[in-house]
Formats: sequence, C-alpha cells, structure tokens
Amino acid sequence: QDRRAASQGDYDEQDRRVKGAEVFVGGLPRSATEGTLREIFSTCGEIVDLRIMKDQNGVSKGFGFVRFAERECAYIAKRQKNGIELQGKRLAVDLSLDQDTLFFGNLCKEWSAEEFEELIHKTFKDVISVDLATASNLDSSTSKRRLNRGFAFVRFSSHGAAARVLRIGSRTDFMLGGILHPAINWAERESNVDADEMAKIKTAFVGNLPANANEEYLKKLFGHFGEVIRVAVSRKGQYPVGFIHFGSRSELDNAIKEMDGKTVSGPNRGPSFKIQVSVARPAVENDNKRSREEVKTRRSNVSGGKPDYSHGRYGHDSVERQTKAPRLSNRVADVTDPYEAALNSLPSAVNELLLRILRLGIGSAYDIDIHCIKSLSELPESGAVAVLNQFLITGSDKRNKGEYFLSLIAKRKVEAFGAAQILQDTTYLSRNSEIQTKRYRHQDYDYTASG
DNA sequence: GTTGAGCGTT
Repeated sequence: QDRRAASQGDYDEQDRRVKGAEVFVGGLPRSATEGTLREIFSTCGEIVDLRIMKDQNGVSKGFGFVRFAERECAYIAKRQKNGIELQGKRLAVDLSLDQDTLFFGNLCKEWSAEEFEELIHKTFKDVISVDLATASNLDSSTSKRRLNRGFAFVRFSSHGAAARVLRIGSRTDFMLGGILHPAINWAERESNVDADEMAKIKTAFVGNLPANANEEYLKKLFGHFGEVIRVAVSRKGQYPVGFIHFGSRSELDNAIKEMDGKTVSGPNRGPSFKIQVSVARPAVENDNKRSREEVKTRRSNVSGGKPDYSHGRYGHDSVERQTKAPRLSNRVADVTDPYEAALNSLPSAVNELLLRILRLGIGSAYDIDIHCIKSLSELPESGAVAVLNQFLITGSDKRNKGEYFLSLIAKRKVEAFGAAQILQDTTYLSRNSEIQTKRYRHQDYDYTASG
C-alpha cells in the first residue's frame, strides 16, 4: 500500500514533467498494435506512456497517443513521423490536445470566486487554475450580493490529474463543500447548454447495469426517493443504461447521494453490482424541425444570454456545435465604420464570440477597442477563441478590461512565439541523441488507483 | 483521424 502511494506520487511528478509532451497519432492501420507504436516512436525519445484507443470490443479506433519524457520529443516525433507510411497508410502525427481542464457545473451560486477557489484547492490536488463564472451584468439590477453563474473551469497539472478528479468527483457520496453534487466533465466536450438549464435537470443517468436490468427493476430501486415520473432503459450500447425522471431536483440529488457507487443485487436477486448514478446529460433538443429564423429570434430575445459550456481552450469546437450555436445578430453591418470593419475581418467564430461579449456587456467597445481587435487578429484563430472564452468568464469583474484583454492576448503570443522557437531551435537534435542513449526504467502507472 | 465510460423517450 505504501508502495502504491509512493508510485502514485511519482506518477504525479511524472505527469507534471511531461506536460505538452504527448502526440496524437492518427491514421493507424487497424492491425497496428501498441508495440508497433513503440517501435516507431522510440527513435524520438523516451516514451513514458502510449496507448491505442479501442472500442468496447477491443478493436482499434485507428488512432492513439504517445507521451514522451520531454516536450522536445513530441516536436521531434511530429517532424520525423508525420506523414510516414505504415502498411500503406499515412500516419498523422501532431501535438495532442491533452485536455487538462474540467467543467464544474451545478455549483452553489452564493460562492464567491475566492471561496470556491479555496474549496477546490482544499478538495483536490494538482490544481493549476480555477475560473468561476462570475455574473455579468445580468443581475446588476439587484442590490444583493453578486451571485456566480453556477459553473466553473478548473485546470489541473495534467490530463491524468484531471481524469482522477473526474473519476472521484463524479462518484457517489462526493459532495463539494459537503453540500452539493457537482456536474463534472471534460471542459471542451460539453455542448452549448446553459448552466441554468443544467441545474433544472431532474433526470438520473444510471450506468453499469447488468444486461437484464429493466424499467421495473429500476423503478423498485429508485421509487422511494420521491416521485418517479418515468423510467426508461436504453439498450443501444452493449450494456443497458437507465433514466429516472424525478419530480424534483432534490429527489435526484438525494438518489445520487444514496445510490451512486452502491453495491446492489441485480434483477431477480441476480448477481450484485456497483450501480452508478449521476445527473443525466440534458436531452438534445432537435433544432431541425424549427426553422433557423425562429431560432434566431428566440435566442436573440433572451436578455443577457446564457453561458456556454465549451471552454474552447483549443478553439476547435466541433463544427456540429458551431452550426448549432445561435447565429448572432440582427445587426446591420456598417462597413464604413472601421471598428465594424475590423470586427468583420475576424474569422466568424472569433467574431461571434466577441459580439457575444459585447452583447452581454462583459466588455464594451470602449474596453475592447480597435487596437485590441487588431492585436487579437494577429493570433491564430484557436488562440483568439481561447482568449475570448477566457475573457467571457473572467473579464466581467476586471477593473481595466482593455488592459486585461490585451494581457490575455500577450500571453497567447508569448506561447505561440515560444513554440515557434522550439521548432526552429536546432539544439534539440543533439539533445535527442542524448535522450536516446539514456536508459530509463519504464514504469507502469496505475491509472485506476483512486487516490 | 483528438481519447480518457456509459446518455433515450414522451
């Protein structure tokens, strides 16, 4: 047990060291194994972790990840291996997105940013940053204490650290600050569902069910938590999953608290299993039936607008999401206005985000002046999107918004510049040969250990 | 061909 604790600690150390050192490998032939990957990439530097993603049946999905001991190795891997052929297929090698940020929803709106940050630091380790969505001017009419918007983004020192928190935090008894069960997810995997809507969800998602679980069985299990309006079992996947519609949110919260992670006996006193209960994801509304025009009007009439779950740190939000996102503006473009022209010259995703910030009053055209926009346009689209998302969340309570906006841009530019330097730096080639001759003991880390 | 688990029907 001590050894396990120690190795967990080492793992965290390792995690931190190798940040940014992972490559994504796409275009793998189905037959390629992890051994194949290792063979290919071991010439780039020391590999500390590598995996090929597979479906439930263990069939390769055709892509994988290789994590190196050093960041430089990832660049080398990209240079050396991107586009090479493997069994007739062209490999795609790029720096991995290496997600390390979690979305926290269903938070207590009374928490101040400071309180929440402290709470997060007390509850989890390896926290890098905490961004609680603060109120924009939505509630400016009320004189009472400013409420937060009920969601936050928390960044961790590594994917592994974030994944552990996701595991722990989506479990059971897990109550943040002892009072609520937060909705935790990977930050950029979420769609455009607003936090208020999320808090209204009264449906439980029930997972890890045995194959013979049915509606009746679930009804018996969950009936006494309150009013059960409807129970549904879906058998689309290889195991069934359940949905329990409760009469109120508190009944749902209680059911999660009591049931998630519990060992229960299966249907007809079948073998027992660990049931998993969580807040269901919001049902996807199908916009197809509704005309685009209707959507536009409906959305633009919502005063204040709604927060967006997509953190967009990497600015490559799915096209699907982009097309679903409310198309802004009944604005009449005035092309003679240089400010308007600068706005229009931005990529559409950037333009929309910026318009949203202006519309929500998180920043004004006075704060985000034409200089800011020019500076923003010098960033790659993904960087600009990231800056705007960051501003969207943290900008509203900043004193000098224009300065803050520019500082976010500057940070991005330094990052971009730094990366370019690394790529052009020839010294890493000689370092590479050093790395190759060094022999490290490869350690297998226990991903399943739950701190 | 960007994961890390799983999310449907009235």
